[in-house]
Amino acid sequence: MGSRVDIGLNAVIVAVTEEVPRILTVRRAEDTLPFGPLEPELDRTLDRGLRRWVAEQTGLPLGYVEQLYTFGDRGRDPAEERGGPRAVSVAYLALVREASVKGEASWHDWYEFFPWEDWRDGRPRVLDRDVAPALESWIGGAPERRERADIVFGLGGASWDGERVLERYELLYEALLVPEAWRDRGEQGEHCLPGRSMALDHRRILATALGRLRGKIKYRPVVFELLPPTFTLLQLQRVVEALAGVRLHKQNFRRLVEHGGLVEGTGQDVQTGGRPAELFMFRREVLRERPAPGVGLPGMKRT
Amino acid sequence: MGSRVDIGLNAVIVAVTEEVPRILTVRRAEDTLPFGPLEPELDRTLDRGLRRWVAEQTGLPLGYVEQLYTFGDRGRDPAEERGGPRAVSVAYLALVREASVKGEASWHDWYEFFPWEDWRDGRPRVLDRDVAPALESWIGGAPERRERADIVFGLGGASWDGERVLERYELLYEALLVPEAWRDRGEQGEHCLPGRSMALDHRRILATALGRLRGKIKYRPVVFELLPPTFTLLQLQRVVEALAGVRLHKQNFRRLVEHGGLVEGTGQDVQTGGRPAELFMFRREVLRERPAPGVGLPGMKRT
DNA sequence: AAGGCTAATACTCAGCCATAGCATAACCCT
DNA sequence: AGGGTTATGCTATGGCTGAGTATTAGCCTT
Repeated sequence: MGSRVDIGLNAVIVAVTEEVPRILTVRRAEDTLPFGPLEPELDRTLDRGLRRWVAEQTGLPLGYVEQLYTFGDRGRDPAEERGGPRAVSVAYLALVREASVKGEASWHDWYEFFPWEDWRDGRPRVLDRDVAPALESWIGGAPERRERADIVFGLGGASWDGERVLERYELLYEALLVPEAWRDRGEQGEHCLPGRSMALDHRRILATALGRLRGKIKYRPVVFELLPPTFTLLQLQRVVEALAGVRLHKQNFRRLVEHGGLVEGTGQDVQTGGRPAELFMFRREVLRERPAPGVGLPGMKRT
Repeated sequence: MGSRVDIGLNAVIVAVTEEVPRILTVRRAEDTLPFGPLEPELDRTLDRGLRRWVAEQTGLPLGYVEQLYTFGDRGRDPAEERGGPRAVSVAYLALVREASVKGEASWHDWYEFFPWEDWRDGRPRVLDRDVAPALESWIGGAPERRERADIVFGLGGASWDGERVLERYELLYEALLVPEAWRDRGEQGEHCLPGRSMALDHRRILATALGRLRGKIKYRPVVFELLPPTFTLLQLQRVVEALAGVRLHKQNFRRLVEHGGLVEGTGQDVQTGGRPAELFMFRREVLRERPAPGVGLPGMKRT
């Protein structure tokens, strides 16, 4: 069969509290995603291995878990260059209701890592102030570079696609606009954009996770994994907005999820600061009724 | 870092000719997906490794390649049980324009492996004749089994979701309705459904690929990877239908792809058996204009 | 050469849904 | 009592979908 390599598991663990999407990181020399080995003797499946060491390291029991992508480029880990084995790692996305964690783990707003991804208060300043000019000089005069930049960053009349998180990060990496790009070349960083960097290729993994999650909420009811069993419609909306990075029209959102049969009222009310809101819960039956139940975002009519 | 395991690469190589979607298999004791090792010394990235040995083994140069999933359950390969190392394999989906292949490789209609997935001539016979009764006896009286069967096979009023190919195969595996399930338990198969089986977990990988591809054509213009540079609209429609496994309304399909800016006419005509058809080509600019250009399938309005 | 066959292309119409804005209800506070 | 805040209800509009009808342009058969 194949050749012997080192295989590891990475987890992007996401929670949303107070309208802030957060991810769990471990603080080493740099911010690091939780990482653990696959123990072939111990773990019958990859995701069981993941759950095992996440629980051991952070005390967090994972609920929803989904495989993201397998990263195996040479040079992911500088230890390889020094003669270590090839490091392949399988990255997972996990959704949890935020809880306290033990050890060196801590939660971080994931828009700290991707400031240009949060459009909830309108077009992020950093785009026109930093990203666009920096890209302009990367483009030089090359039309294929311009086209690519326009498409992934929605410049020059192209529209912004919230799911292209990874493409954006990879473009910035190629354009030497993130510290990781310089670090991987063994040089001092210059002209980097704002945004927290991470160890190894972990910010790339994080970008993969964000993009995937943004896509997924549209057609699978995964948001509910991040919410308590009962919630108000505004709470639900805020979580969706936090993930999608855009604001939604309240009345339409409400109609969409109710009319779509995604939730059902419990009859109970709760204080909110204004008129009391009804508490809702997820309707599992929707999985039977609709082929692709999701929350729906604007501009999603597909064409 | 992680522990030493064997890592391999699997390829689901898809082409569509004559309205038949085909995949490339290698004939060993059983039908097998093309498989090769990752050579850590040789291959800088996983997909380069894939391209290298696919070209070596079959003479086929791959164009579009996409990572599918990483399979790492214990017991995937019986060799493990005999003390071999844990076998993890990264599966890829590749789209090609069909060409002749060398070696022991050959093309097979992928609906031979999943007869219940082809709805182009209406609801497949095998569903009501074989699948439904067999599932009925698996269900026994368990309501959670009934719900799951209803959802994934669109029974009992639930609607059929073309993308749930993997869920369907996994259900059949659990219900001991495919030969692989018996083989993996070391027993003689009984009461299995029609449909060609494959070595190891390769039919599971194939199901993953089909489901993923069916999803992808809806929002990314990947179909064009399977078509010659110029094509008629009916050719395009036939390829989409072959993948999606359903028939589409011709006029609406035409309106969708033209009006959506996905293709542009070349001005040239070609003989077709009826009125000559115009040749079209893919419009790359659409990537700039629309966030999620895909061909669109019926019942896709999302809600 | 006429008529039939096939496939391509054009046009229409009803229904549904997404977007967006307006209006009202229920609770808090001062 | 009145203003602020949030929840919830309703409606107009435009666009797209799904389905059907009509017309055109070649080929083939008789």
